[in-house]
Amino acid sequence: MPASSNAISNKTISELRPNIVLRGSRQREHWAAVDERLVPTKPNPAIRKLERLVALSAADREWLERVEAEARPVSARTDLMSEGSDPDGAILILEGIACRHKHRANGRRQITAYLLPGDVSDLEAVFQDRMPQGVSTITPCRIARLSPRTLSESVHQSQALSQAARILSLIDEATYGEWLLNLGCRSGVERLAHLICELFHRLRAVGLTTGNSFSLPVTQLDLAHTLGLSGVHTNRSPQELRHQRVIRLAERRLTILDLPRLTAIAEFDPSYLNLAPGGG
Amino acid sequence: MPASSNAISNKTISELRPNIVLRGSRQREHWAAVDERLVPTKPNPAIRKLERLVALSAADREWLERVEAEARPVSARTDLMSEGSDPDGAILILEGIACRHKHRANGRRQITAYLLPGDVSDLEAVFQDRMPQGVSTITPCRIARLSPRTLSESVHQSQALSQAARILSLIDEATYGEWLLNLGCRSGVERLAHLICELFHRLRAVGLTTGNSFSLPVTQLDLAHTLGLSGVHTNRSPQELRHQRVIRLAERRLTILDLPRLTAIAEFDPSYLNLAPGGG
DNA sequence: CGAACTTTTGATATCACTCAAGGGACGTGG
DNA sequence: CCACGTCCCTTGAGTGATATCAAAAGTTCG
Repeated sequence: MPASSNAISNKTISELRPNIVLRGSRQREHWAAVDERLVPTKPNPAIRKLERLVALSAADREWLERVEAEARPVSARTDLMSEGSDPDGAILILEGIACRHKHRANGRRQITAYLLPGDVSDLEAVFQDRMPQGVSTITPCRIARLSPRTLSESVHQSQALSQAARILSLIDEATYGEWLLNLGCRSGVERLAHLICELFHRLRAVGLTTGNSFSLPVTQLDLAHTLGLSGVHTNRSPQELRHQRVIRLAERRLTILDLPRLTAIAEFDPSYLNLAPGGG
Repeated sequence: MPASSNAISNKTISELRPNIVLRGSRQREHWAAVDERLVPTKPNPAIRKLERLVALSAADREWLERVEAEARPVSARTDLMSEGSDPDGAILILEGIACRHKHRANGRRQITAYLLPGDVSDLEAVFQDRMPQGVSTITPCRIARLSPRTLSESVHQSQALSQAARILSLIDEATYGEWLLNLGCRSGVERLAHLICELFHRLRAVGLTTGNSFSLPVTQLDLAHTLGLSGVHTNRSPQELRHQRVIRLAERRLTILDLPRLTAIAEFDPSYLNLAPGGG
């Protein structure tokens, strides 16, 4: 089918300047409005998450609620911190999806972690003067900034909160290990399966799943930059899982049709996420 | 050249059972005896390392020396902690090289970090009950075990030491980020170049380099498991760097012939290692 | 309807893997 | 002392997975 060519690929633009706020945030505004919408209701997702790890005092809970009240909306594809800059506060995600990432000189980027509602990024790093990684939103988010002062005054004063911070950093470390294993040893399909499992368990822990399905408003290019694959190949991997009836992916919503199978493909063991108390 | 075949490849054995203590530690005993020998002399390498990060008190220094006195030798290819087990103490390396690693069900392994003299592994993780990663020696080592009790009594009581622990964990995190970028975005040669740069800077920081050369007593298979490449390919990558006169690798000793070139290939920026005060 | 972005598909190229074999270094045992 | 085994490094050849290039079709928004 020879055709008139007017569609010019400009993938390279987004590859070379992936985080400058210039891309269609308008288009993505609605993504967050699908289903659970990554918008947890009553319980602050951070409280929900931390309660699995430690016993929060009434004061801790109150503080977290105050923090939430001060959160502000941020549109999609916005830099919250850039690589190499001086940080101006840890980031608590209350709604939406963000990520940590690094860049190569040639513009290629690698996503090194996903930040979901209830996650905090760089609790300790804010005391340094140079962020080794950047943080950007993927979807529109609601976030709270925790200044170094706030952290020393509140988090470091509370037994439970500083204990939680230590555990969170261990979870981060364990997650990095899993991702390294993923990139170093697994095939494209296996990597994708593993990522889906991780996101599923983490989202479920903060009540953002419905049965075996959840909203997944990330582009294939985001996935590619996460899995260390090309964009095209990242298109073909899910297709294989779909044809095998393991997952369904439609309208930016992912449904796991065969969780045991998916878990087996990924060799996924959720224990590194420390979600035990409410894992089911 | 057709020849009588008696040499049978049994790589698979070492791939499938990589950490059970069965392999030629005899042969490797001498590796650690080359040149600087990964055997720092006067200043305890941990003291040396920590002094770059924080101001140690006399008591801190004394404690570190006492710890060193209790260190014991461990032969090559020995498990110090196994994946999934209950830890019985953080590990301080005083001589030799060890690594953290993870395994897949099919036996493939991924090295997730190198532990060099002066490094501590799992300072915080020992308070958990399940190690997400295993730790094994690569060469013969001298190590000290820090029990959870020791840690709460000494490290957590000292301002400087607990500050150092936080910084070390940040460095670990930054290093994981670099490795993810490595595996996700870089070619085989680039990955190797990056690893060499990292090891060079870290070893130099504890005085284990001579000019631009250092002892590198790891097998190509170790490197392969670090870089996410096959053993064969890991053989060809250094060759390329050698032919370009960037490095020299002989007798388990690596010499950097063209550091600027190597740094450029790797896009290496040592700032994530926090070695600034004595980087040169 | 057109612009921008994303997803999908096809065709080709290439990097890295696997299989296979030989060689060197070192230690072991007859 | 020499034959042999083991481990590691090296090389060659063929294959496969993934990247790259190119283009079209579907979405969403203006």
